[in-house]
Amino acid sequence: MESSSSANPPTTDSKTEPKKAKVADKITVTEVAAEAGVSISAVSRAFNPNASCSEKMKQKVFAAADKLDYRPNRLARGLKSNSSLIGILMTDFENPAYLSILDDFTTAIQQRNCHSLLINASQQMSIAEAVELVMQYHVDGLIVTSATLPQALIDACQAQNTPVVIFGRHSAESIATVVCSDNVANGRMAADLLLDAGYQRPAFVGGTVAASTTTDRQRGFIGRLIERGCEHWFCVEGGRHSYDAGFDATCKLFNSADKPDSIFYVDDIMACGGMDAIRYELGLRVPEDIGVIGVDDIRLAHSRAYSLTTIRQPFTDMVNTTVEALFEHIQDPTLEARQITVPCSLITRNSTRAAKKN
Amino acid sequence: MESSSSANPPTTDSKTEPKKAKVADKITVTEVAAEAGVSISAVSRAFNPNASCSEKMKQKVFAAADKLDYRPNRLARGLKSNSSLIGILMTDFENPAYLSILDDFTTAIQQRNCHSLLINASQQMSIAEAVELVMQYHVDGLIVTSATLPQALIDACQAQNTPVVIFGRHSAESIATVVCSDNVANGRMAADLLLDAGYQRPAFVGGTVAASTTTDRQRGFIGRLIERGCEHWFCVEGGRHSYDAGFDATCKLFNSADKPDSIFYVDDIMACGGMDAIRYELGLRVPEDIGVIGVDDIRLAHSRAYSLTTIRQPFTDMVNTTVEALFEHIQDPTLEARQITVPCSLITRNSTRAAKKN
DNA sequence: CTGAAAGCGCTTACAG
DNA sequence: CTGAAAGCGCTTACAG
Repeated sequence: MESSSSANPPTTDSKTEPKKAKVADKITVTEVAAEAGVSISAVSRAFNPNASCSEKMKQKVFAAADKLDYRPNRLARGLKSNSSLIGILMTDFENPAYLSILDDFTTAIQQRNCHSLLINASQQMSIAEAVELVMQYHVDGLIVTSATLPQALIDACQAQNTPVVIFGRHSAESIATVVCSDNVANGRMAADLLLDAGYQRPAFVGGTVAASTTTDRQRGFIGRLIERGCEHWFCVEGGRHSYDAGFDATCKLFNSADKPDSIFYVDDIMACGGMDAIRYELGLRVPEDIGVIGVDDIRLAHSRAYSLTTIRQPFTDMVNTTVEALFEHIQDPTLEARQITVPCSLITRNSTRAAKKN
Repeated sequence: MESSSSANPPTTDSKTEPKKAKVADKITVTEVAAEAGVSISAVSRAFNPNASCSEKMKQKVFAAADKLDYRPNRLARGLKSNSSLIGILMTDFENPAYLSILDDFTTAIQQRNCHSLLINASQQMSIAEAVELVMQYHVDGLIVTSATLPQALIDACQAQNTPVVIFGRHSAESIATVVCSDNVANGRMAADLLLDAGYQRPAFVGGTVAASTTTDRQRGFIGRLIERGCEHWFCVEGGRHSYDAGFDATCKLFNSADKPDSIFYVDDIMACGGMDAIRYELGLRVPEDIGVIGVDDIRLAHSRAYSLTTIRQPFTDMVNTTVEALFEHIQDPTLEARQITVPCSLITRNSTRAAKKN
């Protein structure tokens, strides 16, 4: 008998001696089940919203879990059910717009009790590697904010039934759900604003080559210029989406004898770089000599130093719509891909002349 | 015998009939092992760098894996070995510096074949919730870039032996490894520059209340002013790290009869907001009327619109050092916490007057 | 509603 | 170097 193994009567000393340093790690369902005096299945169910479990059982389990400081292991959970991980593929780390976009994305994802695996596809990492990654972690869904669409990635996801939603890009060839603004319309809006203000020799400055944002906005812009009888226009590509790219492209634009009198930049950060080139490098005035309009409405656009006329993309709404759509696809894998277009609005500030009365 | 089961002689037709749609999903070690004709242990070893496995075996396994388009499941792997997930805790989504910092972090982490779980602790999410998260995904390590140090999180990580490295903040109370610049020295540097240029009534504009960056830079700055006999100085706090916070704090500073003649901002984005307040709201000239200096050297600091004198933090180096240190801690859990201080350099641009000859 | 048992896809001592 | 087997921590039919 156990009680006879001790020659001395129990004292308080024997009770207060350290319990083998109480190795706190490795609290799993097993420990919680033991503590609560229930089965491990019951513990699992208590932590699973849509599993049948009595209130009384939950009480017992949670009490034990709290006492033991238990946290379910998401990795183990992900093995049978979903990982609660959402992949965010990003390439545009130079455009400050993406910092607030990322803020919005992570917030929306966390509100749904999921978490963000941020994949940087801007540098060394090839799309093929990104595919590996997303697949290996069995993300529940993928958000693509890449400037150029990684079709291989999207195909791979769909082959594995991983829903993907594309943010901010049009995609005719892809069968994934897309949330973006009508970039052709945005281009037309810019053309109208410049022409209405009396500018006569507009230029377009693009970003990433072959990105749909650049091609669509350019198409809308130039198309509308021609429609309204403006035959004298310019085009140049910055290649990237940064202040410096905008600055350099602008200098290039003014490098020939034939110069523009207004510029539509594919985004605000390039427009800021461009404005500085115009004002400080070329010594011209904005908006008197040169009118400037961008797209996005980043924080800097309403700074006093730039006060940039721009076409506002409602990023927070777009992000929420994107996340919403992604979770719908996760819930119902049979849902068909759709194209969600959000409306943009013109924000007139001081980088363009006021429209002429007609 | 199988061949007798068919009444008709085999034709090409029977060979080309669809193989039950070839359900491609669920390729696991088992399938690869079968295809390669080896054990599943062998497959596992082939994919594990530090496991003994012959070249010949690897060839066989990889051939089979390629054929089947197999990808190891990181979630399952994480159950026994490490998750290859690194948590990045971030709060500062208004300061553009953090976009390039994030670019650098994700790049460095991906180069080490790990991936980034981005945790947004800026809004609704309490530190307690962040703790849950990090623990639940069993991240191999955690990087904290939070303005104020979430001591509870750090304690929780250490209780579970999860290494954590703190980026950009000093921390006397914490026992975690820290990578930051010498913020007190930075404050002194700013004070010297302003005094040397002949400014006599310097002000300090802080950011997040109680953040070590603000308190340390302020301490160094004011301390040095006093040391050099400057008795007339000002202090104000912006509360956040944004253009608008800098703008508003500056207006407040000039709201009384007693006004400063130069301002040291806790970071560049606030300095930009401040410069615009000075130039466009208050109608004063920079640097003639008011000298301005910031910290960070963000992209905007060297724009022509701001041309901001600043104290450059070598972010890319700091990030790489942080990731390096984190992986050292992961490799060797017995490693002691250390404080790594990186040197900053003064970048003189046009927002301050040139130093007076003495 | 609850428990026993099998299984998720991998890794890792343990023998050979 | 290789294979059989146990185990990582959870979930989920299947009975009761």
